[in-house]
Formats: sequence, C-alpha cells, structure tokens
Amino acid sequence: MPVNQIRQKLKQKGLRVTPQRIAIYEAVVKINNHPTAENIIDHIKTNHPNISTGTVYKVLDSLVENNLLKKVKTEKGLMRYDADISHHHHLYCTETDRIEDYKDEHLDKLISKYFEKKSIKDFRIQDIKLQITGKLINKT
Amino acid sequence: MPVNQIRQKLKQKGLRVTPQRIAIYEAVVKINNHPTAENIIDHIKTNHPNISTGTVYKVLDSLVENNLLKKVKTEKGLMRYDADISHHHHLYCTETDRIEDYKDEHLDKLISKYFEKKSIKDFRIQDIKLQITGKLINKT
DNA sequence: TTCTCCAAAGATAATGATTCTCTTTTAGAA
DNA sequence: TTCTAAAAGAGAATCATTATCTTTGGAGAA
Repeated sequence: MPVNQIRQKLKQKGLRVTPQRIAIYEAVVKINNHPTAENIIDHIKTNHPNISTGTVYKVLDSLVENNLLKKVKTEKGLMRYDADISHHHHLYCTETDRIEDYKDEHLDKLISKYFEKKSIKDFRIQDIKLQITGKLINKT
Repeated sequence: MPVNQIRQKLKQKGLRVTPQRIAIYEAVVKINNHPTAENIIDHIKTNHPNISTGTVYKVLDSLVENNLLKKVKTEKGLMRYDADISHHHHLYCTETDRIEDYKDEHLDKLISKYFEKKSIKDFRIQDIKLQITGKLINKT
C-alpha cells in the first residue's frame, strides 16, 4: 500500500502522521498474516531499528482505537492484528497457525437472512464472523 | 456436574484422577463463562488453597490435550477455556466480555450444506464456528 | 492391605507478552 | 521560525504462561 494512502488514512482519523505509525501499519499490511507485535517488530527492525517495543504496542492500540486495524481472535494468549477492516471471515490453519481473510458475500447474505428471522434470546447481534478451521494447502 | 462423572471422564481418557484435576475441571464448568486461568484460580482457592498457578496451567493443558476442555478464541492476549466440547458457536458480549455458548442445529445444517457445494481454494475445512458479537441483555 | 513407582503436583524461577512511567523528540499549527 | 502538546524512546514493572527441580500421592501389583 502506498505511503500516501497510509498518510491519508491517518489524517482522516485525526492522527499525527509519524514515521513509526506508517512503518507499523505498513508492516501489518505487508506481513499479510495477522501478525503479532513480535512479528511486526521483527519486520520493521531492519529499516527502523529504534522503534521500541512499547511504541509498537502503543501505536497498535492507537490504530485499533481509530479503526485502522482490528484485532483477530486466537486462542494463543497473544494479540494478532488485521489490516483489513471491511467485513470478512477468517481461515485458521491448524498446521501453520496462518490466518487468512475469507470474503463471501453470498454467504454473508445467507447468514444475515437467517438471523433476520431467528433472533437470539437476550442478545443483540452486532456482528457475525465465521471461524473456519482447517488446513491450508500449497502455502507456507 | 457430579464428581463421579468427572472421574469417569478422566478415567476414560486414561488420566489419573487427582483432586486438582477434578477441582479445576469443575471450576471451568461452574464458572460457566469460558474462564481464564486466573478466574479458575480465584474460584478454587477457597476449597483448594494449595493448588499452585503452575499446576492450574499444567492441568488445563492436560485437559485440553485430552479433549476434555477446549480453548476459546478471543482477542485479549490471554487464554480462556470451554468445558463444552460438543460442536457449538459463541456469543461474545462486547460490554461485559462474557462469552456464551450458542447451539443451533438448523444453522449448522445450512452452513454445512453451503460448504458442501462451495469449496475454498487451497483450504481443507475441518470445522466452522460462528463468532457472534453483540450485547447481552439482562445478564451479568 | 501394603508397597512401589513414576505421573502429577508444589514451589518458584524464568520467560514472554503487554502495560506503565518518565524523559526526550517531533509533527504540525500558528 | 517558534512553540506546544502529542508521540516516541527507554526501560522498568506487571501480567500471563512455561520451565525446572523436588516432593507427594494415585493406582496398580503383590
């Protein structure tokens, strides 16, 4: 993603455009595997050796708060981040721990329709995502 | 859940029946909110003041490995556990962080049928669960 | 019932992940 | 160009989980 696009996203959210924020956001996009903070730190350390761990966490928090990133649910006791903030689902590979985005508008419609008719007692639905677990084939 | 039933589950999995395992498993069931290790420790400390934190983690790991418990995905950077190992979905309350089980056989059939026809490229599905996010009403 | 053995637990140190705090730097408005 | 407060740097502190060594006790054999 072009740096100018990242700058624009930051500006639109009223956030200062700093090299750290650009680098961290870009890393989440480029890693393309819903990275942890450590993955991000490893990724940016070459070009940005002085970005501290605390900064990475603070920037990630800020980007999440401002809806530029989202967190992904995992069961691993650590946080992973998603650069794609549009509605989508996730494919969780049980072998590699890779998490991929999965978009399926037809399926979305099906599920939306289903829950239009079927409400859940004592619960107001805000969002529904699929957690599709399995094995990636032909991919690292 | 009766202690004898817990004993039986442990025996069936070839695990030694120890008071710690019974207490920890029972806690997960009774808390009924996909607890963290800390929730479990707090819950059992009254009747079992000597169960150490390391033991709790080891027992939880053992119960998960032996399919007596499952881990639940969250985005919080810590682990939560599920005593219900049958197929189901989860309701995540954005206000209270409560996680409830949600079973819906009709929905399961719908989704199964959908993916019988629709395969995902380079991905072999093993399981599909819904992460239903929203707000619990009238519940603590 | 007793004995034995090794799996499990206790204790706590170690490690990894995240948050906090204080000081310095810098983005951007004026 | 200057100024200011937001952001970053550094690293300590806290929290969550794992590792390691010693002790205990579950359960099977006798």
